[in-house]
This record gives sequence, C-alpha cells and structure tokens, in this order.
Amino acid sequence: MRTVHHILTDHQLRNTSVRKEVLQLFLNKEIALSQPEIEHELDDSCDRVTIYRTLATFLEKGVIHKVLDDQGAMKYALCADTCSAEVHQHDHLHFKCTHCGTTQCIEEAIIPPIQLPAGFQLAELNVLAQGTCPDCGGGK
Amino acid sequence: MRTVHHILTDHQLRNTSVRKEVLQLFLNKEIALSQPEIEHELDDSCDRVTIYRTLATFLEKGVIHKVLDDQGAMKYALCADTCSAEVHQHDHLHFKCTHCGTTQCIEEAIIPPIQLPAGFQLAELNVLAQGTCPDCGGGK
DNA sequence: CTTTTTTTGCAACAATTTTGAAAAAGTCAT
DNA sequence: ATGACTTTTTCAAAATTGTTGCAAAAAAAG
Repeated sequence: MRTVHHILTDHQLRNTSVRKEVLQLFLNKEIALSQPEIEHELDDSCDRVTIYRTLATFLEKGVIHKVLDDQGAMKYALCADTCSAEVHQHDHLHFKCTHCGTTQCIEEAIIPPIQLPAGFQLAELNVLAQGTCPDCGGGK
Repeated sequence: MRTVHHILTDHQLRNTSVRKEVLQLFLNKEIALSQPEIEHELDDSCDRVTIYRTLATFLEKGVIHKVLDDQGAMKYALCADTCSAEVHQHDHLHFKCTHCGTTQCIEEAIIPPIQLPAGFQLAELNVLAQGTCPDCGGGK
C-alpha cells in the first residue's frame, strides 16, 4: 500500500507536514486539483506560497503531473508509482466533466498511436476529454 | 483568398484597426498565440484590455479557438473557414515544440476515436502533443 | 455630414503567481 | 536526545494576469 510517508521518501523528499497533507489530499480525492482548490481543502492551514512551492517540488520529483484545463487554471494529479524525476509514463487521458467541473485520470482508455507528419518528434501526449461523467450524466 | 476584411465581415464584426491587426497576426504567424504574445507583437500599440476583449469577441464569433497549453497561459489559434459562432469543427491536434515553444495546429494528424469507460459522454476532445518540431529537430 | 451604435483606452481593481530573506522544522551524526 | 547542518515554511512585497465601468473615439448607416 502506498503511504504518504513512503511516497515522499521514495522520491527523496523530506516528510514535512505540508507535503504530507497535500499528498494525502491527492490520495483521498483521486481527482486533479488546482492550487486554489488545495488551499481551500487544507482550510488555509498553510501559506499559499508553500503550496505553490510544494507543487513545484512534487512536479520536479515526479510525484504529480500537470493536467490540462480549458479554463487556464493549471491542475495537478498523482503520478503512477513508476514515475520519478527521470521517467514519466503518462499515456492516459484526462476527463473533465463540464457539469461538476472535476477532472479525473482515465487509465483504462487507450490512446491509439497518432501519426504525425514527417519531422515531428513526439515526446509527450496530453489528452483532455470533456463531457459528462457517470455521476452527472446518469441522472438526466 | 481569406482577407482580414473578409473574415471579419463574414463573422458580423466591424472592421476596426485593432481587430485587423490581431487577425493579421494570426494569419501571418500560423501558430497559437497568447494574449501577452499578441501584445508584444503589436508593439504595445494598443491597450491590453482591448486585446482581451478582442480575443473574447473572436472566440464568441468562432474566428479563433482555444489552444491548451501546459504552462497555464491560454493560447488561441485561427479557426477553419467553416467555423462560426454556432458551429465548430475542431478535431485536429495541437503540437507544441518543447524547444522553440511554439504551438501549431496539425490538421493532417487524424485522432482515432477513443473508447471511454461506460457512463462517460464525450463532447469535446483536446489533444496537445509535445516534442520537437521539424525546424528544431532536423538540425540535431 | 450627422446620428446611432460599437469599440477603444484609461483608471482602478481583484486575483494569481513569483521572489527574497529570516524563522522554523527536518535530518543526521554523534 | 542534542547540536550542527540543510531544507522548508512563512511573511512581506512585487510582478503578472485578468476584470469592470465609463468617457472618448471610431465605425456604420442614413
């Protein structure tokens, strides 16, 4: 099982209270979060600047990855266990529900290889799918 | 041929100097631009606020579309001739070169249909491919 | 050329993100 | 555990980014 402590030490990060809180939030929520959302969830218990720097550190060390958003607000989500500062494996897509606004990683959806014109070297692919999620679409 | 004047009147927009300048920029550059980039390119000849409003108007009328970026700064690119305020056709992908930083629309690349888990209703799909473009990758 | 409507620019504001430096907390070797 | 050392957090301040209201300017229509 992936404990907060475990993940931090695995990525050569100190076990500080803020990092543990932020990381636990990602583990609990299982959705992509933006800085303002994290700040709100943590009940303003720590400084805004600290969250910015924590996210930057997590990004750098491969604990989280960026999730695109159509509103400009950058979001972040937990990486798989296999990710590190050097290696990233992110071929899954992100689904944003236009109704409830949450974004989640969909590992199940396979993204077929895309053929690019000659000369383009593909390094990373980000897919943002938008529509209604099961929670919001089922009731209608 | 698509002239600036033409495009504006086609979308029921007045032919003002700022709109013509901004639109001309998109036609010349053929890459996705952000508000700060536009402001800089226009040599601060017009107000920041005007650019924001111009982009908002263009978006609304279907002249340009949003292009996702991994840096949080929203970018915009010209729509196809067929787009209008009502109808949008955007199944192409965007390629951002990690070397030169430019983002361009790749109309040629076909995005295969993606199978989502049950319950997810897909409405829109945004694909951001990153890597090196022909201009930057060829020399290495 | 005059009237009407829309757009632009300015000023002020609000929100978001970044930077520098001192205080606080974590780590490690005694 | 204690102290020395390193990293992280916090606070204050600034730089960026995006919004709003209103008067002046510009475009379209007659």
